[in-house]
Order: sequence, then structure tokens, then C-alpha cells
Amino acid sequence: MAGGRVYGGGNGSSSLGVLLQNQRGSSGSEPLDSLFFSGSCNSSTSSSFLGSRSMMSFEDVRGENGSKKSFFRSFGSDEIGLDDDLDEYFHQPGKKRRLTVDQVQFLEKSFEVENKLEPERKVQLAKDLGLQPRQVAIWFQNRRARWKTKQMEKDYDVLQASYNSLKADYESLRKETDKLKAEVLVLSDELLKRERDRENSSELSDNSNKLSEELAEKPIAESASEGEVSKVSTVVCLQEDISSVKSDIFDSDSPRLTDGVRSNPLMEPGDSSYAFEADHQSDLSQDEEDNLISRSFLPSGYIFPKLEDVDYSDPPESSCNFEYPVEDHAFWSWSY
DNA sequence: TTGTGTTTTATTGCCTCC
DNA sequence: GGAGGCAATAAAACACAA
Repeated sequence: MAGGRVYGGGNGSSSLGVLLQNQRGSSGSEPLDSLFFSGSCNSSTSSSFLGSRSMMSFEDVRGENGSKKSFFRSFGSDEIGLDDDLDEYFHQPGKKRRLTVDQVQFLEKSFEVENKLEPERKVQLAKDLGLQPRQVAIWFQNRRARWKTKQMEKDYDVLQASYNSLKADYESLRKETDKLKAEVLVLSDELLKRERDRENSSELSDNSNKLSEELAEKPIAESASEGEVSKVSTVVCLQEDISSVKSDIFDSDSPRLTDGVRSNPLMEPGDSSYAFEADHQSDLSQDEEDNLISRSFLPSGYIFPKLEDVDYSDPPESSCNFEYPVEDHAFWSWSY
């Protein structure tokens, strides 16, 4: 017994046991489908007011208003009495009896109006339903607990739906961000490359002009034939051009490009053919190489464009438009 | 019929309010 | 300190598949 709480009826030897038969069928035709209450109140027969489907003390009912009127009205039965079934019920100690459908409906309607129970309402409901006030209170208490559980389930569903929606939005935004990042990388690399090409072009142009001036100062007969002059000019231009391009690529301050190239295990910085023959030295497939490169500086998930998908028909303008040995397609793979 | 899971009724202990 | 609410729990009643 907690908090000095007093539970009415039930265990008192003076209480009367009242048996309310299960009225689920509400036909009143079943053997026990009638209202019973004990006429005796000695301790030998009603120590726990058993048999009542709605365990209650008759004294409680009568004690509230001194009348059994509402009790009988609520259940629509005027059949009062003892029969053999009563003894059977009294000999089932500790049995719980469920409330009838009518009682539950009545309580439900009352709960819908107000889920808290004031003392007056509790007493009135108890009277109307032929229950102990304590039983009504317990029913409301349990009903509130059920309502709270349902409410929590609903809240959980709402939160879950909200979470799923937010998660989908987040995933979508993340994919878009990755895509845009990859696009930015590709575009900045292309920009870098075009800038280098432009610089190379102007350098070669300067060298070519210098050489022409020098040759023009000397008599042709002293140096060589016209064909030889042309060859020398081409070779010098070519060597300077190649060395300039290689220098630009591997000494560039651009961390992305240089890191990417240098992180490629297929290339050795000391190798003279480093930049242009990487493809030919590779033991790996093109896909594996692409993966190695893209792993080194591209965002995860970025699909590296395949060489065969790239259009080489219109490469960036070469800095040296005579005999520049542009054979390595990988060199152009950054342009679209 | 029986085993098992769910629902309902009731108890207990703790807490808050007046 | 008593009344009442709540959470946790017990236990009976009930539903249902095998």
C-alpha cells in the first residue's frame, strides 16, 4: 500500500461481492449474462469480492447514494439473484474480470471529453457504471498510459518521416556538390593548360625570331645549305620547346596538377621521357591508370573521362606548328 | 488443444501538490 | 501527511496460429 492509499472494497470481510457477468454479447441469453450480487457478506464467502466482472463492493454503490438504481440501469438488467454460477465465481480467487463493452464505451466517451478525472466525475461514473470509483480511476490511468504510448508512436512516425525527407535532401545536395567539385577541377585544369600553351607559344615565337635574325646576319655559304639551315632551325626550336614544356609541367606551382602527375607511380621524375611516354611504360590498363590518377586528386565517385571518349580532333593549338611531336594522347586528355 | 503474443485490469512504489 | 498521478510491473483474459 503506497502513500497511505486506501483501496475501496475488495478485501474487506464486510463487503459484498457483486458479480457482473460478461455482457459482450449483450443478449442476456447466456447463463451468466445477468447481474449478480451477493446477499451474504460473511468473510467465508467474499474475502475478495470475486466473481465480479467489474470487481466492486455493493456497499460502495449503495454507500454513494443509498440506492442501487443507477447500477442496474446502466446494465439494463433487473435480474438479481444467486445461482450455482455464483459459487463457482466466488471460488476463483484473484480472478480479474474485464469491463463490459458498454462500460468501456461509456468510459471511452467520458475520456474523450476529458482525460483527467475529477473526484465528482469519478464518483458519478462509478455510480453509472456500477464500478468502484477506484476502478474508474484505474481505468482512466491505464487509458492515459495507452494514449501516451499511441501519441509517442505517432510522434515517432512524424519524426521518422521528417528525418527521411531531410536525409534524401542531404544526399541529393551532396551528390550535386560532388559533381560540381569535379566539374571545377576539370575546368581549372583546362584553364591551366591553355595558359601554359599560350606562354609556350610566345616563347617559341621569340626564339624563332632570334634564330632568324642570327642566320640573316651570316652569309648562307659560310654556314650551310638552305636545307641544312631549315633543319637546324627546326631542331633547335624543337629542343627548346620540349624542354620548356617539361619544365612548365613539372615545376608548376599548381599543386593539383603536379601532385596528380607526380603521384602517379608510372612516372619517374628523372626519366627524360617522363611526361610523354608514361602510357608506353605502363603495365596497367588504361582504367587502372585512370583510377590511380583520379584517386590521387579527384573526389571519390568522380568518373574519369576515358581516352576514347575524348575528342582529339581539335587539340589546343600547338606552340610549334611545324614538327612538334604530338603523339601522346594522354597529354591531351584534359581537354574536351 | 496448446503454446505464445497481446491486451486489459490491477498493484506497487515513488513523486508532486496542496 | 493525505490524495492523486505516473511508470513499471504482475497477472488474468483474450486472440490466434500450428
